[in-house]
Amino acid sequence: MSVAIKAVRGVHDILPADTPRWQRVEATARRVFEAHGYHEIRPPIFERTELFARGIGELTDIVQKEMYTFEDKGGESLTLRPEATASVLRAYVEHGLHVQPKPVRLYTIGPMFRYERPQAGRYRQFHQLNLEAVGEVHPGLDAEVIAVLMELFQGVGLADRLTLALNSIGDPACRPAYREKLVEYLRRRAAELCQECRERAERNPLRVLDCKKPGCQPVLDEAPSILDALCRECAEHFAHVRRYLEAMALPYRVTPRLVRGFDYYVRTTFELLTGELGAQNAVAGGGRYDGLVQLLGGPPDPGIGFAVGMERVVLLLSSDSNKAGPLALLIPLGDAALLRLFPVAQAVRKQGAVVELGYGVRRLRSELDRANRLKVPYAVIVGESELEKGEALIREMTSGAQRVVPLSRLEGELMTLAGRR
RNA sequence: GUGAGCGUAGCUCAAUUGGUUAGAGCACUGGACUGUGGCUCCAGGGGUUGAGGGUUCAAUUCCCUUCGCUCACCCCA
Repeated sequence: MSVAIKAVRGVHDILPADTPRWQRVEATARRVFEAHGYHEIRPPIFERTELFARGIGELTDIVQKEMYTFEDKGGESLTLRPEATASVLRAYVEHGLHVQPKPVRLYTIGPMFRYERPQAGRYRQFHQLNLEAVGEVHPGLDAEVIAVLMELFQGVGLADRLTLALNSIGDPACRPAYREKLVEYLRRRAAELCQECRERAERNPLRVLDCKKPGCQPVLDEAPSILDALCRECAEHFAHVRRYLEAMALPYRVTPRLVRGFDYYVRTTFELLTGELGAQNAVAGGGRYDGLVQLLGGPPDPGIGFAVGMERVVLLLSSDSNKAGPLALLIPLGDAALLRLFPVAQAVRKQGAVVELGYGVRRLRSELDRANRLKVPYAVIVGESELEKGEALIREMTSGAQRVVPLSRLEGELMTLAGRR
């Protein structure tokens, strides 16, 4: 025997025991998204490396060390997408979707790839639901997008186990000034910060704010808040978003220290948080990205969107989903009976009933045993004597009651039973 | 990339200070029971003990390397 090949590190098979949960989440997402006027788009899962470098930001961790980048045979540098927004917006620009009435509402579902050490709720290939609304600056759109997100989680029954964290991180008009103020503050209290925060204070000061080390907390608690430093436009935008959310009775928690990992975010940012997933507490995250479309070579269209981590959602969902098994096991005894039952099985399957067909080689006892373990409600027995008389036995498994039906009417009988289920 | 813990059958786990042929339950297949299931009993298939090397008369057990898993850091969905 040769050595078995195993799956690559950080990726995983989604087995039949789990796929019902995945399907439930996907179906709910499609229903909710479509109900709000969003349409599916399916971009490729790899792109020119430059798209992500430009879109996500050269200096982000994702671009610097987490991308699956390779050269194709033509010598071009390609990258498996680490996130979907850049691809969706690239397609938006490339195919002129911006000529449609704004906002343009899009969503996509699929795998993402990041080269990270796997951990609870974190994988190298993982799956996201992505929703994007492009071409509108009005804060009503921010509220709409967040409302769609919340409705999705109400739909899968997780809304009350999650909290919505909301923040505004300003825009190019006000963030630089805040950044200066923050750096100044962090320098002043550098002695009280951990080594890493001290280094980051120079490189990427905003990220210092979400350091989880207890030692840093007091310093960060007293740090100047971005919300006090917003320019008038950003402050008004944020106030409106909050008012709309309140009008829809959507609870949220203002979290001035919420910072996100992509450079492109401006103004509104948000995350859906859980305490049930260890260190991976974000189930979904998103924000506004005015300026990104232009950065990617398109028109100056603003936009906002979010990503939902499917693995994390599925982990929160109980595995109670009991899939419906087959309606019946058809048991032929001998090849002649199998020849007679094959077309019947195909006919009812074509009409949507799920039946399993034996091959006529096992004993009746074993087949009934199998029917029992398959948990089918009915078994259909056709042996030599039935075949001679043109009959079939329909056995009701829980009671053991059997009745005789003509073989010619078996298909109809099965469909009646299927309808009753 | 850093750190810690763990790798024995498809699954959950045993195996004495290092000691003979690595076991059990569940699951799977068959039989007891010529064509009537759930219970019971019996049997069978399935393991390079993650891989490679070392110490030893002898390694699942001790040591090294490596791979993988898990958790945390980091980062994020």
